[in-house]
Amino acid sequence: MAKRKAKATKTAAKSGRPRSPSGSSRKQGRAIKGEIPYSTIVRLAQYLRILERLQTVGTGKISSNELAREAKVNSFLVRKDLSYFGEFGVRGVGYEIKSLIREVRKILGLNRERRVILVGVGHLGRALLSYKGFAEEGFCICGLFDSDPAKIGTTVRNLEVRSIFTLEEFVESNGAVEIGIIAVPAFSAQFVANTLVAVGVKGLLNFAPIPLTAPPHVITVSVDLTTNLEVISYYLSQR
Amino acid sequence: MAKRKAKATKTAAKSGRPRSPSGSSRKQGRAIKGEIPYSTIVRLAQYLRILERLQTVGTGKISSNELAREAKVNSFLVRKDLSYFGEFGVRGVGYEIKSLIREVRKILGLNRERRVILVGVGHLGRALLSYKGFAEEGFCICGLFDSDPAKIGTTVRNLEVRSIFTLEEFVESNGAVEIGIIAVPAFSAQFVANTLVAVGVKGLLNFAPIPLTAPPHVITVSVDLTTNLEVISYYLSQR
DNA sequence: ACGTGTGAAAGATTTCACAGCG
DNA sequence: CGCTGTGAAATCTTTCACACGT
Repeated sequence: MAKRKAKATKTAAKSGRPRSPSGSSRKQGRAIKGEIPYSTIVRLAQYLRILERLQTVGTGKISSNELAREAKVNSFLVRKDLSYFGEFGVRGVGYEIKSLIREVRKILGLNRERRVILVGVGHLGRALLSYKGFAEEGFCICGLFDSDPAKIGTTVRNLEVRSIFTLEEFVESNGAVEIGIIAVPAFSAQFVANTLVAVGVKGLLNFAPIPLTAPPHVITVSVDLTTNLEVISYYLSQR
Repeated sequence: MAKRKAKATKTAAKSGRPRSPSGSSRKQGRAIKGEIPYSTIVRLAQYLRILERLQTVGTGKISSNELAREAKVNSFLVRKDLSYFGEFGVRGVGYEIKSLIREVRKILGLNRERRVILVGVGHLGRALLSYKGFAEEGFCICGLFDSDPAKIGTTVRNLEVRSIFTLEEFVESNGAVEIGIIAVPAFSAQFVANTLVAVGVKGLLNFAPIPLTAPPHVITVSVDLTTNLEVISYYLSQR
């Protein structure tokens, strides 16, 4: 078949509530009509991680079988996942790791920096702030917000903690923000989500254990830590 | 139809890798042949959270419609999810919140305490340790482990940090542990998983960004934080 | 020969429609 | 009458088999 960038990418998918799976939770989320499955996108991100790890030691090439073994899925699925977006391999040979990394990064929109703000500078928020993986993939946490007067004005990792009520002026003077991470208690999560949406944030990563309501154009992914343990508990008791 | 406890609970499901979705992760995980869907279990845990929140303010009764609205799913799904396990509602009326909570907790195996150990006392590990939700649902973090000599011997939240190499003797003297939380870097996650499995841990909650290999009787749920952001990035670039 | 790419089959989950019962 | 419980249909995802290209 001739080269073709994406086979079916007309109607952008709306929103997801993945489990996490990797637990996250949850996270569920189904593909919208004739769309690329949500789970394909999750796996693509996992393939990318594996490829980046292998890049430093690898031979330069990888087959769908090898990638599948690393990702603990089967090789048909690896090929199917990739084939939604184009033909990246060479028959009889496999995929060139470096170029596959480039392609997957492009698919996932990682070829540019994304400005992120973090709301909720508690234990979890601080842990997320110090998490290396975000910066490595181009996610730049550029603002910290909280509602606790004792925290506002303090500096954490070179970033000033601001009042959530100053969010609008922050965006006006510092430029648009694409993603908001919500690491606040359940009772204030929806308020924070509304505030973020109001200033133009288009993606929410929610760690509060409550399902959020957001307009359909805002992507919402929730990670529910307790839910994941409860799921384990269920399977433990099934024996 | 006559009362019947569980419709299909013969072959216990094996393992899942949910996204979290609730990010986590990821995390996918499909039901095994004729089994109860993994996603049903995740939603059950979410329903439980909602019910517990509503219990304090509610009228005592809830319909599948109301619960569905809170959980952002549709009411058919709520009823189907519950019907896998029994008939808990009253036709024409709805579900009694208190008794539904009791039933769901029983289904999820939350009617007893589960001993949990945490490996990796970095930022994320500490955040998990201080996370309220775990204890509330009966998950008791009873041991901390790390490999950093600077941390071993220190005390965090009344728990001594121990060397991962003393895990076996910890289990021997303190009793069995059912669940292990892995909050270590990717390069040591598989080693930690192996160590945990070797001392009899039956459930793993993995925060390292790498798919783990574990025997089929060990439930593994992964929460991959970066993956969740990358998924958001994908949907952001689809417009 | 070998491994990718993909249409078609199989399998799983969700939605629907309605019977059933308080 | 209203809302649950559920078989059947619709939809979505994964698996498979094999044609194709190098």
